[in-house]
Amino acid sequence: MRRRPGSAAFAARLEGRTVSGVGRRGKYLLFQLGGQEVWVVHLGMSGQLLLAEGASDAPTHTHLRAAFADGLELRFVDPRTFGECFVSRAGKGGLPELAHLGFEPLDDPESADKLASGLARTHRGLKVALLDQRLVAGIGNIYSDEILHMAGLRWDRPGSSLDDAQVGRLHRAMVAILSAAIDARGSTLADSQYRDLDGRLGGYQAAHRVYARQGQACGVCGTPIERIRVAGRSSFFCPSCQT
DNA sequence: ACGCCCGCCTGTAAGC
DNA sequence: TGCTTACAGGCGGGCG
Repeated sequence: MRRRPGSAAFAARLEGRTVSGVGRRGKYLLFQLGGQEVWVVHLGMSGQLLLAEGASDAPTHTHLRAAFADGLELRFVDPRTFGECFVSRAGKGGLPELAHLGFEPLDDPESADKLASGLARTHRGLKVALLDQRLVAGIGNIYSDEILHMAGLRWDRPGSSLDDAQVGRLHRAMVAILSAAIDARGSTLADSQYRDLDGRLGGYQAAHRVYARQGQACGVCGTPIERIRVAGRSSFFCPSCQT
């Protein structure tokens, strides 16, 4: 792994262990190893976790092959090497590497209150706020745009400028978009990089309302979708029905 | 503390 | 056809 080098030490912490459970926190995938130890995977921009027969050929850019006792093999494939794998031990506050993460948008029963209070104390734009993993964990460039469109809110609206009804709309849109995207098994873009564990393509890209749809008609009002750069990221929005 | 830019990498597509 | 440039689901560091 590029960011946390030391493959021998990493392998030694995995060898012989049993995965007793799997989980997720934000964009980090978690494999429970017992004894408070956790194998953590982040896919970055181009990472894949693929389950395959151990005897089969591994694709190029396979950085890790974890062989299981039943003959299957879990592979971490990542051409751009922006992803990472590491083993860490949870302390009282959980894993130290994940301590910066904000609330879980779907799992935290207080997510609506936490979104409201987080937005109330920032004048930053809504898109930057949604992308900030310290406020809310797990939202990236696609779903921030999708959420803001469903909520009818512009990317540059200061967080503190929202009234209660608008915060409520934003929270409901966040839950709805993320839930629908998960149900559709994620968004696979033109490069087909994103795959699930079995190598299948996601399906939510067909439902994208604005992402990569510049020039096409907004599904709500028919106005052409615009593309701009926000904080260095391509961003898509409807200039008419997002206010 | 925040906003902004850059670098980290490889692959692909578009432009000349 | 081939070379160059821009851009891509993320994140963290440095600077003003």
